[in-house]
Amino acid sequence: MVNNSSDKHNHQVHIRSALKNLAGEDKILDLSETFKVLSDPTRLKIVMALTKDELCTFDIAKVLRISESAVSHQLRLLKTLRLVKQRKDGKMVFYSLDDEHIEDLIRVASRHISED
Amino acid sequence: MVNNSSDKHNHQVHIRSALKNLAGEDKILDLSETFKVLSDPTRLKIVMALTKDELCTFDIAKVLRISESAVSHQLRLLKTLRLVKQRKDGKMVFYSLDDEHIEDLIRVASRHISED
DNA sequence: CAAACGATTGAGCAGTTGTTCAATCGTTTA
DNA sequence: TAAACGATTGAACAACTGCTCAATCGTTTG
Repeated sequence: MVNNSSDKHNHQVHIRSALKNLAGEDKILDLSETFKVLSDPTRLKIVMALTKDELCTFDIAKVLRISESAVSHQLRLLKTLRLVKQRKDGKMVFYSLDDEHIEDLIRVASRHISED
Repeated sequence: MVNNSSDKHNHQVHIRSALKNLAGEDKILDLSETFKVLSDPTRLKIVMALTKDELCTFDIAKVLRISESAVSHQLRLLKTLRLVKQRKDGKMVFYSLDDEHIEDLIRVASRHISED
């Protein structure tokens, strides 16, 4: 006889219930992608360096003390995901934040790690 | 003669200014680590599945439709980073969220992606 | 125009990540 | 006590990531 008495754990009940808290696959992927952009220290530094003012690729590289090439690669990704936008002026390209929500995320996460 | 006239871009000024917006290396690493935990779809699903109630490893595996082994591996990481805590009952181990800040992060990120 | 400067690109490489698979452990139950 | 069940572990593997390096592009300036 199958054991389905109420004082024992019934897998099916909990599985069905938990499924409701799970967002759709697409939303999950969008969410995780958002977190992933900020999960790399270099990209996080770039974003934080841009919080007050725009900067050109050259200056970002100097601030982070890494190569312009590395910066450029990451900026391309940040641009693709619409975290930053660019403005060209002569031979320089200035980058600035494209989304104020990102600063919110950093603020919430900061609160999180400081209260651990 | 060095060109430092004010209408031209002066790298040094911007570099020094931007450096102030950059948090310390340790804080940057803590922040990015926080984002990294949530950057994997599987881990994000586990966390979301646990928002309402605790679940055992077996049930999480069924909900996510992946192996118990894969779930167990990720749970170990989530436990190490103090996102979940565990409670043992017989042969089962129940996991639940250990930190309400994480739900805040997911909420903020959700708002972000829906307003894109 | 040539050199300097700032930015970008693609290939390649090393390090990391998430999964599977098989073995094992602890607890319960027939 | 043996079988079933749920959970964990470590090795191995494939996929992915972020960087370096070298080449190149566009713009400015001597």
